[in-house]
Amino acid sequence: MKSSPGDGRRPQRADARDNRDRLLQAARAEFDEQGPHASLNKIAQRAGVGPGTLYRHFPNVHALLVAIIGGDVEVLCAQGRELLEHPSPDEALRIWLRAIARHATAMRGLVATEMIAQPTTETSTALAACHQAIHATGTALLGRAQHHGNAPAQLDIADLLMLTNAIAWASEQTPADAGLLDRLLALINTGVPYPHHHESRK
Amino acid sequence: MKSSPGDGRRPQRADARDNRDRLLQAARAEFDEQGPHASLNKIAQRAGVGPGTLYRHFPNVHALLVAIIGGDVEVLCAQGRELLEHPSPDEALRIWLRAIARHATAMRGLVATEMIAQPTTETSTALAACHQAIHATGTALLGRAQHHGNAPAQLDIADLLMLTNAIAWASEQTPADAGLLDRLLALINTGVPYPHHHESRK
DNA sequence: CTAGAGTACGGAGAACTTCTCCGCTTATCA
DNA sequence: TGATAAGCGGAGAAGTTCTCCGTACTCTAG
Repeated sequence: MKSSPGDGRRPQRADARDNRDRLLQAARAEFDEQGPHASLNKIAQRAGVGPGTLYRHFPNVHALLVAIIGGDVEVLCAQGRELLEHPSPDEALRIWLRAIARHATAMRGLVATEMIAQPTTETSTALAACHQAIHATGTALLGRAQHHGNAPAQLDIADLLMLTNAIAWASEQTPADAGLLDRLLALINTGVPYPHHHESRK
Repeated sequence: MKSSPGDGRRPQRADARDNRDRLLQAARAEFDEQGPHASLNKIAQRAGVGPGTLYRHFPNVHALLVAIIGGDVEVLCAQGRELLEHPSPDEALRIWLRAIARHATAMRGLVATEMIAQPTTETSTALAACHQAIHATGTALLGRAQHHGNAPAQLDIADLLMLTNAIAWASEQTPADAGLLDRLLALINTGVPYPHHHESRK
C-alpha cells in the first residue's frame, strides 16, 4: 500500500501546502468553538476550500485530529523531558500528568479518545507515533518517581495515562465546574483509602 | 408547558404501551450491539415501528437513554441500600462504586454521560431523578465510610461518582483490556502517592 | 518566457443520519 | 356498535460524512 497524502506528509505544491495549513487552522478554531461535533463541511468552508479538498488532505476525521494534536504531543514530550530535571520526581510526574490533562481538556475530548486508544486497531502510523512518544516520556518520568520518589513499583504508566485522560474527559463533560480537573487529580494522588489499610483514623 | 409523552410517563392505550416497551427493548439491544452510535432509525425498524413512533415516544436520544437507564438506577440504588448493612463501610462503598462502573461500562458510556452530567442544564426531570437517587445513595454510603471507616472527611461524593464514571468511560474505550476497569478502580483506592507523604518506602 | 505534465481544486451528489408533519388507522368507552 | 381521540408510520426536510471527476492551476524543463 502506498502512502496516502493525509498521513501527515506535507504536499509538494505550494498551494496545497497553504490549503493544508489553512485547513488545520480552521479545524482547530472550529473544534474550539463547536466542540467535538464540529461539522467538517464548515471547517472546509471556513478554510475557504471545498469539501473535496479537505478529504483529500485528511481522509477522515481521525486523520485530521491526529494532525492537529501531533504538534501538541511534541510540546508535551519536550515539557516532560525538562521535568526529568525537576528536584522532586513525584512532583514532576504530577505536573506532567496535569499538563496532559489540561491539554486533553482544551482539545475537548478529541485527544483523550485519540491519543490513548490502543494502537492495535488500524490507526495511522502518525497516531501510533504520538502514542509512543507520550508513553515513552511517561515511562521515564514514572520510572524516576518509582526509583527516587514515592511512586509504587507496580504502577503502570499506561494505566496512569488512561486515568489521567479519563479525568480530563470527565472535566470536559462538566465545563461549569472549573475546579473539577484539579480536584480529581488530587483525588487520585491521595487515593480513596482502601479497606485493608492498617491504621485507623480514630 | 404540558408534559410530553416521552417524559417517562406511560401512555394509556395498550398498543402504545406495547410499542414503547418494544422500542426500549430494541434500543437496549441495538446500543449493546452497535455502541453509542446506534442508528435511531434502525432501532425503530428493529422494534417494527416507524421512525415517527419512536420520536413521539422519545423526543430525542436523551429521553430514550434516560428511559433505558431509569430501571438500572433503581436496581443500583437498591443494591446501595443493602450495602449499608455491609460489615465494612469502606468495602461497601468500594463494591457499590464498582457496580456503578460496571453498569456504566455495560451501557457503553451512554450512562456515564447522562447520569452524572450536571443537572443545571435543561435536562429532563426523569434524568434529574436518576441523578438525585444515585447521589443520595452515594452520600449515605460515603457518609458511613467517613464516620466508621477510613474515607477522608473532605471527600465529595459528586467527585467520587464523577471519577468512577470517568473510569468506566475509559474502560469502554479499550474493550480489549478486560482488566482495566478493576485496575483503575484499585488505583484510585490506593492512590498515586503524593510528594508530601511523610514516610519513605526505602 | 513558454509549454507540457500532472497535481490539486471544489462543486455536485450519493448515502447516510436525526427529526417532523399529517392523513389514515384503530383502540377505547359510552 | 358507533364516535372520538389517541396513536401510527411513511414521506421527506435538513443535516451530516465522504466520493467522483472535469477543470484549472503550479511546477519544471527547455
